Amino acid sequence: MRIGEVAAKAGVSVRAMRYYEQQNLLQADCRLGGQRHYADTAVGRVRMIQHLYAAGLSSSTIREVLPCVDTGEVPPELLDRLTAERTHIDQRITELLAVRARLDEVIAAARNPDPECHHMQY
Amino acid sequence: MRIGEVAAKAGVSVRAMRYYEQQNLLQADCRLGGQRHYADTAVGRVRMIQHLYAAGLSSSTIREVLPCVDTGEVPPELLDRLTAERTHIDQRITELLAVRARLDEVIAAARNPDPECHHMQY
DNA sequence: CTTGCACCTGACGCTAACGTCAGGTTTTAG
DNA sequence: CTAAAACCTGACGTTAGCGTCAGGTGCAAG
Repeated sequence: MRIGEVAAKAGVSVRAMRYYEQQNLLQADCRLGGQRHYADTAVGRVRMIQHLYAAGLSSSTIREVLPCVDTGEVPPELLDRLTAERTHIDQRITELLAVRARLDEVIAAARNPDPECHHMQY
Repeated sequence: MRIGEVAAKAGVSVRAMRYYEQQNLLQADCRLGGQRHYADTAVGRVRMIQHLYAAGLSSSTIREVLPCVDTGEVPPELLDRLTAERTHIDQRITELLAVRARLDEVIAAARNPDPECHHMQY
């Protein structure tokens, strides 16, 4: 597969894939006439990269994490980093849940206008 | 209170507060000799703004949402927007949960090296 | 052969949420 | 009164994850 096909299947832009390569998150299997060629597994890998980005991880963090996800081998020095990242994600989840609850209150109030509503002080 | 005190109590920079004002998220109660003065409630408001930013909302979205949180009154046209935003947040939560679970697998594997481990294909 | 599409490598543009510096004013402490 | 803080208004810098354009190449079809 060439880059366009992989990009389409994974739902990203060609530009994004070249960017991932620059960031050392992804390598083409080979180059034929200057053009990148990929195995089928690349599609899944690109999707995984997207998920990690969506989770708020930076390129450099993803660069560290990906090999572990691939091989299952985790150098112990990375364990702390991963645990820290997990904690960070946990915090973001908690914040998101709080904001969602907030939004739900507002939405509920909008649907069911309550004249005696006692609004919270933030 | 002047800007520095509010910023310190809310845990943000002075620059950030001036930025919030530019974005119409926050107004000073008055100006004395060109300097901004705030009521105590400003601290909570700034924290709320931070939470919304942390939830991934943009300045313009926050600008729409904040008055509703304040007053509890929601113009019906905003309801769709809020619901959409809620859906979006839901998606991000789901993604974060997935990534966290992924991280947990890797961490568990690292702590408990399993020679017969069958790694998932992403 | 040539048309046309997909691909290539730079390289500059963009947005958001501030950081930071310059140059000047106001408030506060001694 | 005076010097140090704290504040003010621009305005330019920064970072990340791409978008997009320019100018040139490779591959399949007619």
